[in-house]
Amino acid sequence: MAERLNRTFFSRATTMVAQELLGKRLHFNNFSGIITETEAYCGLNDPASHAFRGPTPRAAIMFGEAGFSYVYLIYGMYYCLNFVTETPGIAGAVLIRGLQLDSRHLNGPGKICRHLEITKAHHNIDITQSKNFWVEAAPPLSFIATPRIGIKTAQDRLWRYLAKIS
DNA sequence: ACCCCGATCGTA
DNA sequence: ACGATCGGGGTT
Repeated sequence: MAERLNRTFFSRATTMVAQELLGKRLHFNNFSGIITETEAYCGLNDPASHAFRGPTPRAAIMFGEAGFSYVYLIYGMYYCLNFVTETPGIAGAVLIRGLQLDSRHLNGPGKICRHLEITKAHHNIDITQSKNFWVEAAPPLSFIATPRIGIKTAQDRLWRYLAKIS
């Protein structure tokens, strides 16, 4: 069985985890695909983050232990998948925005969750332990950094990462 | 209890 | 570029 990303991998700076998740294979139930696009969301000093206002009921998980899934509903109709980063007490999460399946490329967090059928039922799962939800280890890739999508603040922070196709 | 808006998507 | 769509987060 292939090596999986462990707690140590996720318990680091959010931007670094977001960068290094590129090129890794995400396994979820019967699906698997290569992560091609991510975004870093930090805590109290990131106005675009759900954790900006502190550990509210929704954002508390971002202050918790790394390596857990954070799934939330957006626009009343789409789910978005994140993985918690940093050490307990420090908020952080990486949004998964692009996934290359064998058959097709899923661009956009809503499309990924819709296709894989990821819902609130898959929130708060320890992906360093789960049998059907994990990420496979692989070497880092080179990447491009851009502003994050769909937010109005902090456009000066280049925290969206795209795997560079060479 | 309630108001408002969003880490989106599809079509134009 | 813009409208659909609506659950629930944050505040009252």
